[in-house]
Amino acid sequence: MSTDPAPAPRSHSRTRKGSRTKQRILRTAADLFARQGYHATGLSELGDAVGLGRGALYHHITNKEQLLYEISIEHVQEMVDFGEELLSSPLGVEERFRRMSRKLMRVIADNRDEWTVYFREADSLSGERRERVVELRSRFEDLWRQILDEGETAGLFHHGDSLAVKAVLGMHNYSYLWIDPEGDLSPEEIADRFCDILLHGIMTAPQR
Amino acid sequence: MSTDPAPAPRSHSRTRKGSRTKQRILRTAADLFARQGYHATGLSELGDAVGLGRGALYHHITNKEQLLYEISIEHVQEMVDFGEELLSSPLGVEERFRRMSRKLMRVIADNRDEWTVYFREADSLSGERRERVVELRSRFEDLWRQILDEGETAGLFHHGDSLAVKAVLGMHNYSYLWIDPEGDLSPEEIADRFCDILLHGIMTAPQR
DNA sequence: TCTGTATCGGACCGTTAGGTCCAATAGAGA
DNA sequence: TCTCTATTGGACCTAACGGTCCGATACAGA
Repeated sequence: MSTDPAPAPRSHSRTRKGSRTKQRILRTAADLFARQGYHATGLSELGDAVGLGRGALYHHITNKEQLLYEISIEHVQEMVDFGEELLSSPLGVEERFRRMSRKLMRVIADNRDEWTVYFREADSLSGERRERVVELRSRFEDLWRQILDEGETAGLFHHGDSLAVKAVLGMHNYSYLWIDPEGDLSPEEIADRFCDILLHGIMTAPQR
Repeated sequence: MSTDPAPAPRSHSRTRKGSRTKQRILRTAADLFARQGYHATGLSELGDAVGLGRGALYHHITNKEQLLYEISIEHVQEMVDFGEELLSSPLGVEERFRRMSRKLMRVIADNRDEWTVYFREADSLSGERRERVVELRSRFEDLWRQILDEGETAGLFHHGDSLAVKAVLGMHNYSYLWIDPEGDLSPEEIADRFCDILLHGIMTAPQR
């Protein structure tokens, strides 16, 4: 839905959208934007990094802001798609909660640059592009809210309100700053421990 | 420690550092940087907003990056100072934990612009200024780590490790994006509910 | 009233930004 | 070999940037 769905054995020609060059540009831009910031990265610099002159670069992209937009939404869209499918499944509340968490940590860990750009720079977008990102963000938040709601309705959770959603989101989202794909724990293991904390707390002797 | 300690009944002259004008510049810059981003905000724009020409502006500030630096560290420094004092107090672990949380939510709620700038733009700093911010950030993280460590040593917490620290930090830090000083809940009430979640979890029937 | 300092506005400087244009090239199909 | 299209590099455009300079002004102390 979001971008080129992927396979479609492309011919040697690069006329179709989603060419190798375009992908290289997107990845390189994500890297530069994440490391230096969107505004601090020039298009000449991007061209150099990708091995293209400015004219050639513009043959593949429409403009700088569109680049930011595409980088920003890609994996949030992926999460929203995942979440909507998850919510239409017959799984129980806790299982939904845990699967959402695992998926999110995995996608963040695998695409740190893109998430960094999304979290830090997406507000630089304007007009319709900005609106779309904002809408996607709130759809994603709503998915979590629905899960927590379900849990509260089922008498399984207390704290099924907005504040709990913010807690969950904060805990997960912040991970783009520290998660290490090569670390001791896999993203899924980290998610499991986060879910343990969120569901049961860190105290050994709950007094309620 | 960080900036002008405050009172010192200043004369009508503005020769002393920390003048009203300088403060106005800092607040206005925080607002603009938070709304538009550091790189996207020009010094002419800042001058206009504060009612000063560019020459006059530079009579009060040293340069743009120093402005970003001062905005970024102010309240993190405040938190570190608070935390160090807290840790030298005779309070119990849970009370330390809760007081730290309350203070953090309060300081974030009262200075949203500055925290936004700190979280989103501090990486634009370079050289020594960047190092100082990074150091401050890790000192703050260490404060939380010490509290959780204590709790684990005392047998009060499980999850007393780095991952728990990240969970706590993420939950709190993310609030700069949504906290509303005029909202129904005070920052302290929000902190209390966050602590409840972190300590006891959101599940009604903990099965452990 | 005179003097010296703090404060100010804005012209100015060199640099770089995003974006356009176009002539040159490469390479596949006929 | 010729042709046509996709791709390329880089000169070029206008606008804006951070920062400096300096003459004008405001004003306190004497």
